[in-house]
Amino acid sequence: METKGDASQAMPEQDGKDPKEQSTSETKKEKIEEEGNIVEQPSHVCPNFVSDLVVDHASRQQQCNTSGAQAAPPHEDYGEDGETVLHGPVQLITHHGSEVSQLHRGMSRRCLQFEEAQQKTPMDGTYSLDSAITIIGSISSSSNTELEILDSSQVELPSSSSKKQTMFVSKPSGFGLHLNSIVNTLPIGCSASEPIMSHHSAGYKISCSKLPNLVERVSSTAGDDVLQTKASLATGSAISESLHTKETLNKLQPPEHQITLHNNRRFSSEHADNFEEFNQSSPKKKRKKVSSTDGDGCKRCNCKKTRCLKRYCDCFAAGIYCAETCACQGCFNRPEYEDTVLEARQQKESHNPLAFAPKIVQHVTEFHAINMEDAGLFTPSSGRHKTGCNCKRSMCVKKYCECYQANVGCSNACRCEGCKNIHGRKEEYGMTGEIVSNRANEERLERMADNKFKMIANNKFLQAELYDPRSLTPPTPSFEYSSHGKEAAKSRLLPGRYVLSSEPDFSMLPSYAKSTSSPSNSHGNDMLRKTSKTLDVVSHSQELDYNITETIGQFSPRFDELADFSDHTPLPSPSPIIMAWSSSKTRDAAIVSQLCLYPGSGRLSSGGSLQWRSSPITPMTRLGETKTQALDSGCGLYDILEDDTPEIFKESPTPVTSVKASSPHKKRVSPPRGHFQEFQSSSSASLKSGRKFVLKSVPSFPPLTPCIDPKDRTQQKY
DNA sequence: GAGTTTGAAACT
DNA sequence: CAGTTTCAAACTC
Repeated sequence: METKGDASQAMPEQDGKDPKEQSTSETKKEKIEEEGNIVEQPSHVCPNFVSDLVVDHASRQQQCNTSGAQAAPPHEDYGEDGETVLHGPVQLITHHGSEVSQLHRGMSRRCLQFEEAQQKTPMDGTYSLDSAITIIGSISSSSNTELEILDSSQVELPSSSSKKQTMFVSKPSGFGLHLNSIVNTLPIGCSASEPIMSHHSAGYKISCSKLPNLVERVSSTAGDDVLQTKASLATGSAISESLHTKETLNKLQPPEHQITLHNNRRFSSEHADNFEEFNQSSPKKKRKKVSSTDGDGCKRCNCKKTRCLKRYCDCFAAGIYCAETCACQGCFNRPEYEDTVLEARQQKESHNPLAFAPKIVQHVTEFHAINMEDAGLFTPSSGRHKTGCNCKRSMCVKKYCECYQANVGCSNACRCEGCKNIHGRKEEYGMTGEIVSNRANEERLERMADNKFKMIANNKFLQAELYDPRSLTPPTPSFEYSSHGKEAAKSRLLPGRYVLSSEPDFSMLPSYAKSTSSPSNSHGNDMLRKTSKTLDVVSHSQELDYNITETIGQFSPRFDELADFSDHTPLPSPSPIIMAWSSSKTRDAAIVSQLCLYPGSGRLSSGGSLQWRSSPITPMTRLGETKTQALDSGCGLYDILEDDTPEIFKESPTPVTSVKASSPHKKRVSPPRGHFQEFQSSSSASLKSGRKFVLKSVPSFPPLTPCIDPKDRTQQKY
């Protein structure tokens, strides 16, 4: 309480301070008043506060070790039920092991719970992701990749945990990153081998988070946040789906996507922070270190006037609670003031639904990026700042620039002047966009895709798989696809892999096969294993996703559809689909087993965390399995697809164009949407397929990707 | 460590 | 929606 005392003191001050933030201040007051009540539960937090801080750090560290995302679950528990909290940890333990409980503590404290988001998320497996959709929509605008990310994240979540995790995962996966998260991400102990954002994300995920997805890497930080939030439920779910979850997942997802992403980022950052905190006692020191060592990813705020209840505060913006390391004054961004924080957050969101949405989104362009990178043309980061920067004097070469800070290039969304962003100049970005803009090509691609889809559609197994929760393959695709968000990361990581495209699928399969353990997959698994061995863990996972997407695109339109959901729609449809799918997966013991069984792949680097992550990954594996199955069963299809793809390439514009299609511009471009609304997904699938092809290096569908259609998908409601 | 610069966030 | 102010991080000395 004493610590609270500080907070409480701060609160009154805050109230006085922020007449502007009356609402927030009011909320704070309420919180304060409530604190008595709240304190009781959270009180454990408060008491812990001092001690907890240490604990948190430790927990965080542990989390980091295990996985950033994992940490989130505890929050969930924390948010809703004390019991749940316990459960979350327990489950976590089951997966990861001992440290979970500790993590929970830390998580709970730091992580903000985003009740709204969670609540919003519909329980239904159906995916009433309205909120999520909205979020996605916004995100989608930024890039399909986000969708993918979301999907992937969802997938992951389901596997590992139920509800919220999906959300978290999504964020992580999502390239949409909050700058804060980005900054924070690296550090954590996760070892973010890859310091950088989305690109690194993959690596990061591997080490820290389950998903190899690039997004995760970033998200990992976000995941942390998520964990904290009530959504923590989700997080908890993520950890242990078994708990409540499906329902919670649904609820959480929509809002969570946004939140989770941020949270994830934060989470990672938090971990980093925790480390720093441990290392550094004084906030300033920490802060300096943080600032100096962004790599740590542990940023800490130094807010003087905002009480850390405005987005000026990096912590708040990231959706995480301020830590001891913070040098903030009158901070209300603490677990004790959870309500206040939530209110403030809600206010911000009510004003700007995307206020906490990841600022950085990876774009399909990443594929591009991959190809481009191979060619040495593409900018390092496929990710782009959603709203762009507005730099006037920094030339986008200093951290003043959010794009630069996020290690992403500037885009058309930027209003910067004299852009010299080393990650990609605004001008450059525009060029790619133009290419993408070529709708005619897109239409062609779509047609081709449609034809392919039809052919594929003939193969019902895919559909059945898709809708059969148990059938790992069908759902997986979506997951994979979602994981694609990671693609960006993949792309970054995988140029070479990318080359592998034709076989890489198998590489993907291994993990997948492993997870599924389906006999059919067995040989595929072998191949996969072989390939996987060669691949880095992170990259491996990414590759899988990547490959999967490709395969899916080629194989079945349905997969594409799924992918489309994730990709296109920024949100809703994909996530919902993913959710349902994921949930089913998660439910499946197989998933767990997979996790347990296959943690080994690079991802698992960090043991327990790996498992946790692995769960999320599992979806991926399934996807791979599906692919493998598809391959096995539908070799013909696969072949056909491959054959087709070449055609597509021929017809399709240059890969670059495809990239463009996927690029953020895509959204704007709004390529021809799926001819079949029914198949919006299909159309999207086409797009996805496009991506997939792109991944393979085939640009064919890129036009489709624009897909955009996320909107349509949203309408579809899955 | 203090002060300045910068651009996002918040406000009007 | 545009302009202004506020804010805290990034940066410089």
